[in-house]
Amino acid sequence: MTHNNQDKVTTVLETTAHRSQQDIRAHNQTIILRAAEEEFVLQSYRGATMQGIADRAGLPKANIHYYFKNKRNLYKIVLRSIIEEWNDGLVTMTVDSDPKTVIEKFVRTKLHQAFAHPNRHKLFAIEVIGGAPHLHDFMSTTMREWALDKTQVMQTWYSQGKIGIADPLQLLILIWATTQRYAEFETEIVGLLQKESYDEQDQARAADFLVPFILRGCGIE
Amino acid sequence: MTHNNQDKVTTVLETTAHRSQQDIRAHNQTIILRAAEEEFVLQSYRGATMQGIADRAGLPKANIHYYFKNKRNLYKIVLRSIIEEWNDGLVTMTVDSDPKTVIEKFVRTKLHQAFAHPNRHKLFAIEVIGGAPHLHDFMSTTMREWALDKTQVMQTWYSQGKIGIADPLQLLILIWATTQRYAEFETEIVGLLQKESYDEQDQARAADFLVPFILRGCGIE
DNA sequence: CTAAAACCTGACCATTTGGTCAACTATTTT
DNA sequence: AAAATAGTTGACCAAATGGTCAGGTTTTAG
Repeated sequence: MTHNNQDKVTTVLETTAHRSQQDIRAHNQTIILRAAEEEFVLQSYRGATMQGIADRAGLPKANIHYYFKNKRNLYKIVLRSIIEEWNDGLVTMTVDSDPKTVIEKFVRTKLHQAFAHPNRHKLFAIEVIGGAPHLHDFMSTTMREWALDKTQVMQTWYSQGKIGIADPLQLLILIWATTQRYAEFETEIVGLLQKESYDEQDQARAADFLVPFILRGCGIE
Repeated sequence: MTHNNQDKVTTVLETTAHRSQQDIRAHNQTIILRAAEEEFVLQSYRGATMQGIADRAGLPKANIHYYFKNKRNLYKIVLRSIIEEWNDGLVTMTVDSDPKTVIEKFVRTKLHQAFAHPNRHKLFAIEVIGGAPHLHDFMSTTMREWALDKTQVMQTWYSQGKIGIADPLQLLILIWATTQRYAEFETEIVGLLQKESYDEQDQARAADFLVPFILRGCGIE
């Protein structure tokens, strides 16, 4: 890509004669982070260049360094913002919850996140595939505890005869795999659907297939 | 990683006084390709360095260039070798096949491939996630035709009441997602299992869960 | 045994790229 | 209004890296 200052990101703020420094900071950090997310997904860490991010953000390269010390730091901050959203909107499940309701809600939420933020899922996937060098902490603490908690609940459901799954971790892996897939493999799936990109129906189509399929697989209904 | 010639890959061939040039070629190309596969997975295209590949192969960098013109070429050859194996051992399915048998065999084969060649699956995944810049051809021809053929067969099964899946493409996506996941997210899954790496039981554990789950999901049995 | 062909590799080069900095402008504070 | 603080940016640099090549050694062909 050639250095191009023509496609500067413009917002309402830019029309104002004076912008408060707070606004400037918030605005620039936002567009830089968005640009970085894209660049990192498309080129992955080493392939992404600060110049490329700068071009996407419509700012000079030195300005990126002004807001985010260096490349590693910028990458870490992008990753952190992804992780922080990790639990957003996820159901709380206890031994007393209704398995059918909880599983359906869980699948739908995950699917919604996948279609809403494909880039974040792609970046997360690339990290894990490459050995999760920046996510070891998160994976061995937060995530492990979360998974352990959930599998214990499902184990109880199983011993109470509420679901037909004896190995809940496998179920968790399956749900993650099937929902996140629509984000990660967007290119492939969109190609198979003979489209340019997803439309609104595609998320519904996936949900209409996945929810009953998984419930049946769990021996519910 | 520091340049290190200590961990040269040694084989029986190396003890022989004279090695035929054919052997040398075959041997070096093999270890270079294996090294490249690893390096490309771990660092992805731009992050992988020729020096890094050379170190992994235990050869001087210039030797890599002697066998494979340049980095792009080496990458393409690695990708091609992955694609060529794509159909290996996959079932033939026709409208007359027994759905249960075919689906079970398909899942087991895919699972076997995933556990046998995780790096190849990871590399393929990274390509697709990054927009499949080197795979457009393959995806829009070979793969699309393959998928179309399979979904048509399954569509017939559905209209004959043999399976309960009205949207076969979604099923295909699900089977790919769930089987390949064990390769792609090896790091995450191994971590959740509290292990260093997969053992023999893990593939069986996945199969024992997946096969009945998917058959149930398809309304078979 | 000798010439040709294939293989090997240290040294070198051009380009890319992360990062710095000094000089400048705009905003905020006193 | 002027001092201080914050934001902006072109120019520059050192390190990393893909790629080349000449001169070497080993294997093969005649």
